[in-house]
Amino acid sequence: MNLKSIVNRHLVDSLEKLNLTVESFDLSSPKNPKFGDLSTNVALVLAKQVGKNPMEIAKDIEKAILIDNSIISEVNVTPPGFINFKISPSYYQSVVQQIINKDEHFYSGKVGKGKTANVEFVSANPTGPLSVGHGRQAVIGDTVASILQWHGYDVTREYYYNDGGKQMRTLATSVEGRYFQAIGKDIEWSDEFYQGDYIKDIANDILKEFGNKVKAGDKIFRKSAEERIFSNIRSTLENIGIKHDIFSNEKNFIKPANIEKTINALHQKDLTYIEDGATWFKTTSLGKEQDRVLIKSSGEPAYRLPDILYHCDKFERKYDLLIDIFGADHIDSYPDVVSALEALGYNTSSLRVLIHQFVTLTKGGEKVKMSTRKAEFVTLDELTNMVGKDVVRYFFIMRGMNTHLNFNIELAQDQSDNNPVYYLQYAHARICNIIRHGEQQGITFNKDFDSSLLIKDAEIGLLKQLNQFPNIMATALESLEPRTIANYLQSLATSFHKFYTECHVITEDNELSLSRLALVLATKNILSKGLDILGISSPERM
RNA sequence: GCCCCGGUAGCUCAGCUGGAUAGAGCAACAGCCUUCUAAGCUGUGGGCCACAGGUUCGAAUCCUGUCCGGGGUACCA
Repeated sequence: MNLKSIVNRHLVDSLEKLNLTVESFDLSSPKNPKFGDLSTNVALVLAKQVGKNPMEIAKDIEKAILIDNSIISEVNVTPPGFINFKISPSYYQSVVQQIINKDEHFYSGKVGKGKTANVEFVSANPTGPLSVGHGRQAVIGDTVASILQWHGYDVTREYYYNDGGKQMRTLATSVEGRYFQAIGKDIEWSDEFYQGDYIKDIANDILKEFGNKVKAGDKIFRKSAEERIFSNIRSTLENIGIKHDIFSNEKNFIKPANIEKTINALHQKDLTYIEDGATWFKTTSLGKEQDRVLIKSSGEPAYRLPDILYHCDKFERKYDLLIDIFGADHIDSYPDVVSALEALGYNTSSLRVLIHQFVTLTKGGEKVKMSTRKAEFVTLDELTNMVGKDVVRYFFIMRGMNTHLNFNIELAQDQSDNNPVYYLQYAHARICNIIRHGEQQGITFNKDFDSSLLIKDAEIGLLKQLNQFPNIMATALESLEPRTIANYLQSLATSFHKFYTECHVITEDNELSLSRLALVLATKNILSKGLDILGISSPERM
């Protein structure tokens, strides 16, 4: 049971004694330590209801609270009517035992037990290497999935791609053009083609593998391009520790019968009409500015339709929770997809759409426009090679997903020495070093340590941070914002480094050494667990 | 035009489901290694939380408006 709910219970009990009822109030740790460890505004909230001075109410509640010395050591009231609780050190000291004894509370959540979740992310079509922009989505998606797993969800990481459209045809034509150039034919090269050198590489590979007799329009151009690019994408993702469980292709569910069924269903709700040969989705009747095309006059589905069908498919797979990670370019279209799904009778409350803002790249103070077709981008692989997986991952989640991430390329290269990720990893490496040092001195961990010896400020401070971990995970689940964890690990590392400077672990005092060793081990567990969720390694040495 | 995001220390940003004296890193300056890794720690300086109203006992946080910056906005996906 966590600290907050214990104190909360005491508080609610005393409110009952006083015949006071209140809908909601806040109980949280105040910024200023002089107000104790936990603080509540109940009295302030009640003041209006009861029509009394908040200070008086607070005093009444204070008197009514039963003090349980093993947990609450002191209660006091401060103006304008806050009730503050001081938690006794013995509670915090017990945290070490809980962590060392693998108390579940610190290692997993219950919310998702027995439930399934699907996280869809990246979902870039195989037209070129993944860019830095895709990288942000990849890391956010993977980390969100890990957060769900911590809470017990059975998570499927899914990658959706759609290779039926114009982009893929252009890709094939581009490869074909490069192929014929390579065998010396004079080909008219269009600006519309994909410009990157990887197109030439693919063409050269086709030349090597199939010789110079391949005819124009052969399926091999497109097939090779898709295969090679996809395997490249997979290895790019693998380089930053990401593996999808399912790659779903639109071909599996975009079948004429499916399309017809869906269009008919929407038509029955009077949500479609035909104009200029195209089938339109009447989004204006759902409050949007303009209607959107579902099927182009050419008969080809426009992108909203495959998205709708794909989501129907996911809903049919009966996940308890569906999460889509999209870039800001989807901000206009996803509400249409959701509306369509609702119109089709799906309960969209299990769907959460996370929109992240784009990464703006600057190079030499100039903005770099990112276009796959023009090959103007820094690839995710290039970035990973420059700064390493851990830094890439940390960089992408240390800022909130809905802020624009300004990525300065020079800085990223430069940063390798004073990057915040090293601060976290360094804390872990230091702990490992303490453990090694202890072993050399013949001091190793023993279950019979006495945690009541941990009384210095730096020790209690570290214990308080450790105690926060489950709360942080709960917050992360609610917000699905990986940054929450990154910020927490920063402050955990700060508490540890402070402890490290102020308290020697391996000392002549055997008892004390054992207690501190236990504290340090508990810190190691939580730190590496947190880093693990972020997909960042916990080095033993640095 | 419409939509989304942002405006907090010199720089990069935390804090934003309202709480008491607004935080961290970098940069500047001053200290700390004869005992577990100085990629660390301690201290100093630095702020009208863009602006103006509103709600509230209480606003960086919520609401409205204004200004500035970034991005999105096809019968491309």
